[in-house]
Amino acid sequence: MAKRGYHHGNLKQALVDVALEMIVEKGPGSFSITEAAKHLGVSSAAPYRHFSSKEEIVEEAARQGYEIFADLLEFAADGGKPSPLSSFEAACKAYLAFATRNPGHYIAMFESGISVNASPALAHAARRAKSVVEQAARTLVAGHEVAHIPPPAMIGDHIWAISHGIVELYARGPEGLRSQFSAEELLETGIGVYLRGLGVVQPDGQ
Amino acid sequence: MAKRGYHHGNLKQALVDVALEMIVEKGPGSFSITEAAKHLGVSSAAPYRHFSSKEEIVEEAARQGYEIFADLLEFAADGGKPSPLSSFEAACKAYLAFATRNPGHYIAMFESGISVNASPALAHAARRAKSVVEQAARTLVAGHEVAHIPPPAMIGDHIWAISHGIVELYARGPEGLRSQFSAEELLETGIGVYLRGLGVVQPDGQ
DNA sequence: TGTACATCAGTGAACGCGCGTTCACTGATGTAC
DNA sequence: TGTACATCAGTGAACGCGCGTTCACTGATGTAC
Repeated sequence: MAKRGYHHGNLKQALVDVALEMIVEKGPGSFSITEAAKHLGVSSAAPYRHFSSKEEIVEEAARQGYEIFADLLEFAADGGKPSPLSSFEAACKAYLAFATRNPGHYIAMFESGISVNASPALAHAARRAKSVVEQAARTLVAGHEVAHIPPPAMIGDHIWAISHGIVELYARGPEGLRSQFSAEELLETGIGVYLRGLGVVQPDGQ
Repeated sequence: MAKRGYHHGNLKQALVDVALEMIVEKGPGSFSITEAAKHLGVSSAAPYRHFSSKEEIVEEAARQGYEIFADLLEFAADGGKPSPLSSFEAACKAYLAFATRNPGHYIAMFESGISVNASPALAHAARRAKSVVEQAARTLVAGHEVAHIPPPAMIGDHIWAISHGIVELYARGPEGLRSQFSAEELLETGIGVYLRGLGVVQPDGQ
């Protein structure tokens, strides 16, 4: 929000922000340009100065989400420091933390039905996030060349899937299906079992 | 579909079926009673003889989905036969198979935003599905009382999360994020690593 | 077997609503000279 | 520094549309006697 008056001054980002709020409150489908404009005290035609359709706003929200997400993952993984293992675990936790702290972005990215190929910028941001996880996996297994360890790209996919599944089912999903365990607990233990399975931590814990 | 004329004969189930189709084609939010009625050659008021709202139709679709899903899991797990391990692995594969073969049900269950507590019948069906997985986990670890194995309920949750994450991200999710590996490959290898981590299969494979 | 009647499962017209989007417009801003 | 003017970012009225839902109604069905 900036100066008000005839010119809003910051309408483009304000639309994205209000879209994020609405998406959290009432689901990805129920966001409407009409309501967003009303909420911002602006005519319903004004958004069309900045976006050519409703979808474009959600796509921009998703793009910003992937950028934040990738930054967060990079910060957490910290290039393999202090150790590849702790770096890897921090990246996993970052997934859950992101979903919790940025529910609007999370929904726009994963539950709104947008295609990640909708724009080059969106596709690029998504690939960047994915590559951070893959890189963390690569660093993790670098010292452990054992025959049955899957390729790093697959380990990255597994980690992403476990994290995503836990978030969807036990942090955000259908309530009655929720677990007796917290999402944090499930993620930490689940990743622990997986890492033992890879052979990068010892069977008797750490 | 049955006899036609003034009385449709089977409108209730026909509405659920057409809802499933529409949900697959155009997303969970875009299913409409008006369009469904038109598609079935019935007035738009007719559905209200069988359901009191749009949500109720989606809930019924989800309920039927959970019933089918639970049956499929039970059939796959087959009470621990021929071995606890093969039974467990079959249940995991059943998750992916269900999502692939019943996309409409899957979406109604997990992506439509309905609450699993919307009706007792729905909640019951969902709990039944969940308990099959948990039981398979229980049987699996029964002979392996090692200190760091998580409780069976948690193993069940992990398995569900891994399967769900793989389905959402790599079988159904945002296309550009898809993996170079197939969902089947990812699931099989991922579950394999997890099971090694539990210590129920040997580190050198089977 | 025939008939009266209750019940069930449809009709079709209508409602008000919010939606996305368009249009010709105008006020505000910033820049060239 | 002052002014003319291009450009930008809004307005507000209007559009057609499909939506969920309601209403009084009626045709079809099945059952008691």
